[in-house]
Amino acid sequence: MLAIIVDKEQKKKDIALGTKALILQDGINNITISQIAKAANIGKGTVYEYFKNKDEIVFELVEILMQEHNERKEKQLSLHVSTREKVKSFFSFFYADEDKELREIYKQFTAIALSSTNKEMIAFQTECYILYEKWMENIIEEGIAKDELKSEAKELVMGIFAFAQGTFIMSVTTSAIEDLKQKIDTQIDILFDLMEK
Amino acid sequence: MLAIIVDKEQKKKDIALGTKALILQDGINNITISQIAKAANIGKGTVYEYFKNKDEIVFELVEILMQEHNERKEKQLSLHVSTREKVKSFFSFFYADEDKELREIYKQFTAIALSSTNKEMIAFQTECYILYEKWMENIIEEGIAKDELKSEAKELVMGIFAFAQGTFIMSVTTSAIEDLKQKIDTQIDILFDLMEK
DNA sequence: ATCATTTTGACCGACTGTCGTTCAATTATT
DNA sequence: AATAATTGAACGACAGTCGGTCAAAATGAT
Repeated sequence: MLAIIVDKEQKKKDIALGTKALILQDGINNITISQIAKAANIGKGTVYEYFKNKDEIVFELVEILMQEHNERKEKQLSLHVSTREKVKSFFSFFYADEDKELREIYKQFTAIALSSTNKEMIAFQTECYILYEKWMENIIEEGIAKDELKSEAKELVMGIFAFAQGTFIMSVTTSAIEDLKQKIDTQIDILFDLMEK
Repeated sequence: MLAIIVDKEQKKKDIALGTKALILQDGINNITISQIAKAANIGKGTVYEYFKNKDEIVFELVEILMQEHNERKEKQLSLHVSTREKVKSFFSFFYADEDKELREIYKQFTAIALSSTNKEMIAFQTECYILYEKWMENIIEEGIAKDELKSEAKELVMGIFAFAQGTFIMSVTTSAIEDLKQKIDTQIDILFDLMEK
């Protein structure tokens, strides 16, 4: 019973990870199921034992990579002391080299999610937003508790997170943004100058 | 020489607008070229005289609707007096009923743009960002000139605009956000409380 | 001016190739 | 023997192509 279920989940992950390189290189829209099957060393039909369609593979992949990322990031955040540095670290996802792959996958996933009505995808997006908003909330509240920040700062959590989302979309849809790290840091610095006591 | 001379640009617009209802209702991914041709009262082959592929139709549509929107919005903005109200008016795109159709089309366009390498699409996105950032910049600078805002506010223009983008993405990809107008207004109010002298 | 001829662009839908998806047959596992 | 997993051949849908038709406009002859 359980053993089989675990195996299925694991195999699903294996297939997704097996096609990661291909998806990163060409984008899910530019590769075929046959290519995917070949990359994962399985038959074409087997793909459909584990995924309802192509898009689901990207979904699985983003879930895997996101989880890994979150674990890494959680540790990373705890290393910083000042609230400002924590926020900056939080935003490093948008430019850090180590997150390059996840950014590309997340970009492709966003494109899919925007034109899909899949309940689970929407639920996943919602979960992510809630998680990150919670993180941000904790960071800001800690700053307020340490008397670093004004109490109004707490209300800006949603705004700060929306800023993050928007920055991401802008950075991946245009070539207009150079030196993203610099720009993000400036925004955080100015905002903190306003929020700090 | 030329035989029948049709205004190609105009016809392109006519076709795009002729399929607007269909695209709004079912989404570009769920309709066929044949349906599009039928909706626009032309033959299937003719579609390809004006568009390279399906996605280009959404692109044309977003360009048309965006231009109309910008003209409307520019007038709207000039009606407001206070900087805060202007910013709020700027953001009303994300929840106003009159912009509902454009939001849906823009959502579909974003999905396309995220997985496309089409130069013109990227250029269009960039243009939009630049235009809106400029609007925001003018609003904020006016506020500073009127001595309503601290001078640091100017540096936050990019951040405010990124916030707008992110808010949009979050609102269209999840069901998590209720009462969007309320939430946006709160963010603006808190931020202005910090930015005002 | 009138008419015949030629040229050209607009338009079209049958056709083709591709590819996502299904399914009956086969192989592996318990 | 029964059940589960795997497979690739076959299917069907559809995007995009292409050869051909048509009517308007240009040209030219009378």
